[in-house]
Amino acid sequence: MIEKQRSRKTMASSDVEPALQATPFLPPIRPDAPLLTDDQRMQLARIATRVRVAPREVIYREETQASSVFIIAEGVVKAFKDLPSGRRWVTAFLFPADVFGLAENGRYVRTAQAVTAALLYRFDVNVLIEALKSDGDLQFKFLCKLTHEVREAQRQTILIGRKDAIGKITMFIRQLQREPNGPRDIDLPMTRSDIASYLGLSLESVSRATRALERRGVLCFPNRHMVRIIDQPQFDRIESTL
Amino acid sequence: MIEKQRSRKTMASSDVEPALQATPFLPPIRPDAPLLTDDQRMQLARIATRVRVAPREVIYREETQASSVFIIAEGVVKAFKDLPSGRRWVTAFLFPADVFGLAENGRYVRTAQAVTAALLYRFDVNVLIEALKSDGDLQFKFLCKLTHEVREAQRQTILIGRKDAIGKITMFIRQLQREPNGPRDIDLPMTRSDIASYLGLSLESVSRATRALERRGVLCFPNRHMVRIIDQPQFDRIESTL
DNA sequence: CGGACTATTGAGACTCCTCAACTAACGTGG
DNA sequence: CCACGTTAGTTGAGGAGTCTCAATAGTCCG
Repeated sequence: MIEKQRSRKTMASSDVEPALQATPFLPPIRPDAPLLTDDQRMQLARIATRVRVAPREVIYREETQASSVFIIAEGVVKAFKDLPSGRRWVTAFLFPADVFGLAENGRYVRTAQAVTAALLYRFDVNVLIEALKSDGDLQFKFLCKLTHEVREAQRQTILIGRKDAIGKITMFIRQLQREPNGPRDIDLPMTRSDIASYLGLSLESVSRATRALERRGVLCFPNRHMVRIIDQPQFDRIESTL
Repeated sequence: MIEKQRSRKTMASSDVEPALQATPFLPPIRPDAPLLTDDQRMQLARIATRVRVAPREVIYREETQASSVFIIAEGVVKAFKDLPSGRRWVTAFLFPADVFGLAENGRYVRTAQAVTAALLYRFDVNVLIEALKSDGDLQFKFLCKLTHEVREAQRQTILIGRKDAIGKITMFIRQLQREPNGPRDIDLPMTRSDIASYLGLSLESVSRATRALERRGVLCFPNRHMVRIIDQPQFDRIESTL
């Protein structure tokens, strides 16, 4: 399963150079504009270190000194905080072309851990900043990426804000589907517990909600790490019924 | 009340030129570093239009063409979406030095409305972008501001994710307090309904929670738009008990 | 001083959470 | 290759908390 996924990701991103995707926050640029130029990819590749991580490998821990920023080339990473209560709060799942490792006051805010085997580009923060300052155009692409991140975070907030477990699950799956009419079959590389602590639900509620959707014939799970949408209209209805 | 607040805000920001505040995402810079230089303030002031808005005035509506970005000089603004169900989802309260109006695919995602009388700096998106591209240092400050926004958004997600109304309220008030040991007296320029739809609670739950905190002697409300923290230790305990 | 909006309080329904027992899948070593 | 142990996921019963609906009190503004 992981193998399959990795190969898919490899095809999607351009194999060697770092990728950055974001929709811009201004009208005149087309939706997929802020892709890096070849030159910029090369430049980033020069200052980056390629890092391979195994599933479950911790990339960095919260509270530790933050000296690197990462961009994902392949694989899936999760970011989480461990709360005093012992609970684990998953704040994000990160996919190829996502940036992570932005620190607060020089320290990482969350722990980053690989969900699947992953290939990362690692940047020294200071070197990256120099590169950004000297190439305004490149920096602008980071800016666009970050505005995109802001919106993503807000989308997640809407998701978390829903009270009904079934609605949360459908929104979550929709998020993984990426495009509005994406593939019917969707990978779920993370565990149910991960999903639960991402959605602010108990593991049991996730289980009950997924089974309910299955019973209703909205979707099915060929296996634990894959979901198939059977009845897209009903799925859409549930998702957008707030 | 509004008058009082306005004068306070006027003193806080530097009266004429746009302000931008954000903590940087790298170690070597001190926490309050990315304040604008005088030159940069001047430059921004040159390309900005000062706009005064009255309480309740709509600054822009969701779905409309997005041609401007705003920075707040004085006052409070809320951003919200109207959901199909007729519900109103308040996604953010915006304060002096906050940036808003970042669009998605050329359209505003939410409606922005003044909560109090406010003074805004309005930038034409294209002009602003030119300014950013030609001044890498200025752009970098925007970058820092946006990373800060991302973290804020994530903080809000945590807030929304809490299930207990009392915890949400305390976190919300803490957020308004800004600094960990900020003033005991805090303005609440927005209505209870606004708070409710920001926190993902019903108006009634907000009311019950605030009264409960009052009854416990944790805080009191000299009037509707002001809260005073009485028992800070207990307040902190409730806030951080997740 | 009235009218409209905002906020408080109560009663009952609903949903999710916790605890607990059970089943399924995985992978590790014999 | 199979058996076993561990982890992941499912299902049930009871309890906690918020939501809704409805009625009441308070506040602001003309």
